[in-house]
Amino acid sequence: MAAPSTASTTGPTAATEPETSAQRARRARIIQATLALASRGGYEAVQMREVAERSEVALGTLYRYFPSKVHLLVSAMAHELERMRIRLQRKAIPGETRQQRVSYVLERSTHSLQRDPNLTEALVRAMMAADATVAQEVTGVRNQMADLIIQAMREGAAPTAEDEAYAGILQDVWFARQIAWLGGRVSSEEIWDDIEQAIALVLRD
Amino acid sequence: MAAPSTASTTGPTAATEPETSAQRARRARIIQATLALASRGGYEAVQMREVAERSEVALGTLYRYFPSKVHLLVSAMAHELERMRIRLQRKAIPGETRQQRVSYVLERSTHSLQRDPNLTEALVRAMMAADATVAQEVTGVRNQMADLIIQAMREGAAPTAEDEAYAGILQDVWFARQIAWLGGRVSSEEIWDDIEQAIALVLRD
DNA sequence: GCGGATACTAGAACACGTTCTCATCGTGGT
DNA sequence: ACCACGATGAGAACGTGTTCTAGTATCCGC
Repeated sequence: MAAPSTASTTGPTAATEPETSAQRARRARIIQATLALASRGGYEAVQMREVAERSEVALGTLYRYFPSKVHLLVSAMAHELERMRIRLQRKAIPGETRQQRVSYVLERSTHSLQRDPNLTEALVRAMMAADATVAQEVTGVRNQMADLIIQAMREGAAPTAEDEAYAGILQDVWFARQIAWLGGRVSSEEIWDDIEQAIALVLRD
Repeated sequence: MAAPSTASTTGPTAATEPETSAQRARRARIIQATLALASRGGYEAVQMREVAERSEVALGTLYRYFPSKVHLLVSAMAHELERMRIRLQRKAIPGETRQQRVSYVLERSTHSLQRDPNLTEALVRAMMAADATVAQEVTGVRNQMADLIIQAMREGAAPTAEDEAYAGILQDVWFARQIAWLGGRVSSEEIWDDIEQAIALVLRD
């Protein structure tokens, strides 16, 4: 399990390509513009020309930093997850049992995302649209989510292989339910019921 | 807007707008062309102009029958699942336990699809890209898959609400693992291991 | 058979992701 | 200070999903 410390949100080549401060600033502006547009109108509102204009870089430069719209949005999701991880780490996870703690973490994360449905739609859609060229970024996001879940299950103790498998399955269900919601087939309340049911089922003793 | 766009293609929910035989033939040609192109080059090879040309209909007509590329591919998936259901129904599902029977059905289905990876990529990608306008078709596909699983669990007896929830979770994992495979993050062998693990976990007694 | 509605054809037109071209800028080595 | 070179800016160009237009064919009630 890779450390999610690669919060740089991108690094197509090397994780530590030396960047000038101007370059770090450009990257940050791009991510911010992306999040703003996604929040306003979802996946389709994140238009590459518009992102470039808002972040004050040329279109070609945008593509140098993020080789596709999907790379861009998956990187933005890594950025958001990192914020969420920091926020969750401020206080201990409440709950007596594994189920309760995992429920708490996933519910917090889910609700935090559902509060901005357009943003969620954009990020989840990108995760699902990712092909092999985005494997590295997608793996980063999945590792971040898995860390959240495993930490809730184990409270810091070393996770077993079984734990990691459980976290994977729960993540699969989580993403699939988001898709069902995007597809207009279930409401956001039903999503949560389904996820909680899956937690109870997977983590029953 | 009174087009035959119910995209019935097949299946129980066919509201069966009356179609002339020429129209049925057009619809069939379109689906066949779609499957052929998908099989040859996956999602990106299914180009609407090419589908129209091969099925000998005008582009506008193609869009009257299937209002988007995603509608088209999801309908094609319903068509393929229907074929699979008929094939599976020919003989009884082997296996002593629920797990064994569900494993059998999902393995058969998965392998049958993995034999044509390009086609699978096209169909799964479309399912994931579906938005609310395709909800009806997607629900049709999910119901077909759920029926397959529930039948394997119950061997014809009436399913309980719990059974349906289990089938939903297994389907979620199934689709999520296909996505992981499309994303180049796991091999097709690993997919199957993961799915079987989920079956064992969800259906343990 | 006739007339009006609906379906179909052929093709142009449009939108947005992506690629390409070329001029300019900034920087590190000499 | 200068040069070489990669990074950036500005914008044209291309491909494919989708929409639109105008003319033609087909069907259905009379």
